[in-house]
Amino acid sequence: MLDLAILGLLQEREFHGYEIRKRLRDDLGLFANISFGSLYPALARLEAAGAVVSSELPGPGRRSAEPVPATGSLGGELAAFRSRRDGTPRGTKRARKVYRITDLGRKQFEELLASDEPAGTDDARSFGLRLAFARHLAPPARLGLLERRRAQLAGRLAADRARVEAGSAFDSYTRSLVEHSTETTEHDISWLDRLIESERLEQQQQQQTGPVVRPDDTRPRRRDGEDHTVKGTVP
Amino acid sequence: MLDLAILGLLQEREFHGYEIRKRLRDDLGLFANISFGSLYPALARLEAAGAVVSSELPGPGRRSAEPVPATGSLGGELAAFRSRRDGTPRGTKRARKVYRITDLGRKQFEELLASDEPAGTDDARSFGLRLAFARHLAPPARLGLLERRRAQLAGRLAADRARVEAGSAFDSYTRSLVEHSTETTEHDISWLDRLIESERLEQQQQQQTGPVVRPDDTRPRRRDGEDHTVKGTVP
DNA sequence: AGGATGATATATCAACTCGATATATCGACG
DNA sequence: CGTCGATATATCGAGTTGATATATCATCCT
Repeated sequence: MLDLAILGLLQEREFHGYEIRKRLRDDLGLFANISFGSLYPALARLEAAGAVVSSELPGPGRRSAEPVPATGSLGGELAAFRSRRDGTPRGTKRARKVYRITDLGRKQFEELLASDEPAGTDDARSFGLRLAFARHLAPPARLGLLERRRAQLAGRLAADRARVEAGSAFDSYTRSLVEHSTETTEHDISWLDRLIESERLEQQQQQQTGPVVRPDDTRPRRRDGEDHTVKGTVP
Repeated sequence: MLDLAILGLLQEREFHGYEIRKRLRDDLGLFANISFGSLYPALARLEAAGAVVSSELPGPGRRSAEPVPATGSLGGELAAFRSRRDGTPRGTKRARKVYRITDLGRKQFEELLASDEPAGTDDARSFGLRLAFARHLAPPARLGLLERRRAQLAGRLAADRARVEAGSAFDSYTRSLVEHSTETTEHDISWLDRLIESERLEQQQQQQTGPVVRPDDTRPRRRDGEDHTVKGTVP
């Protein structure tokens, strides 16, 4: 799961670990707080598998000028020694390891994105993650993703409603919880329906006006000018 | 987290492992699918800690003469043994281990329920679980639970909105995802507000009409006839 | 009758995630 | 001038997950 997120981010450009965490937390909101205890092992994993390569950056700060801060003698002897050795203008922070995706990594990303990895699981995060990277999917696979999720939610809604029906055994708190869950699922489904509809529309137009898209073409396509909008809050 | 769920269920009556899983999956819907790899270790943990005790039942199914005397005590065991002796066709399943909560377990349950265990985490499940057991909380603690959750969600909403604002860098899929997340958070907050309001109202009435409730009284109270309703969908 | 499937029931394992903690550097604030 | 908070990497224990193994019984299919 994390692998997919990391590879997806690295698709865009190079990142170092701390940055990846920030992006996942601040931009997407999924993975509210990824722990470093997951992130760094995941990066090591991916590097061992040849999906990414890392390179050490000693510390290229924004401040290009080097005021040569006289070696803070009290600090760690080892660190002082190392920084003196490599002669870099240690202007900034600590040394970072930046990770870059490889061709193999790109291939693995496509596979992860297409399959429903945490199989069968009704996991909102795994869907959200895939949707955030949906631009890297071929249009048919995109529709498939949306429809699989819709089916999942439909199943959940059925279960929710069954609970509401048989809910006479619940106290008012539990009842309210179950009812709220039902409403949320309904809201999710109507959102998905809008997504699916606009996706269908766009794909039809694409077929009529644009060139024919090979059904097995999974390479990312950049159509930056366009905007197959989905917005529009429910009235 | 699981410990709380298990102890809460066992509050009601005895259960065996498989049954606990079913209840958590079917009734509440939280913990969509608890794995046995979590459940059985958790039960072993709780038993080692003295929070529960287990007893082996060779296998009294529903098809036995006496439909499981819900005495919750040794009576069930004995009856099962007798029914096997007197030629009943051993009608039942595999031997089960039923778990019963102890006084110590009840104490641990109160503590777990009151504290916000997975501390600081914006975890919907841990809140849902506590709400499902809210009847075991003293009224002030109940309000505290709701208000802590409200504060969490308010923070989340702020983050969501910040993402929507700065969202020009997103493609339409990600944008739609973030917008939907915002709407969901808003919905959650308005639900919580209704819960809080009705809880406040009820507690005021309780103070005026009913007997004085000792603030440290955390024992479960059963007021089965009443209904401090929260229902009422948003117009 | 027999055979496959699926529900009931307990248990274990590798892989993964999380929260806490340790280490180190740097800017800012009082 | 020391402490706080942000940047940055790394590791550890504990807990969760999904898969798998074992076993018994019921039910459906042939």
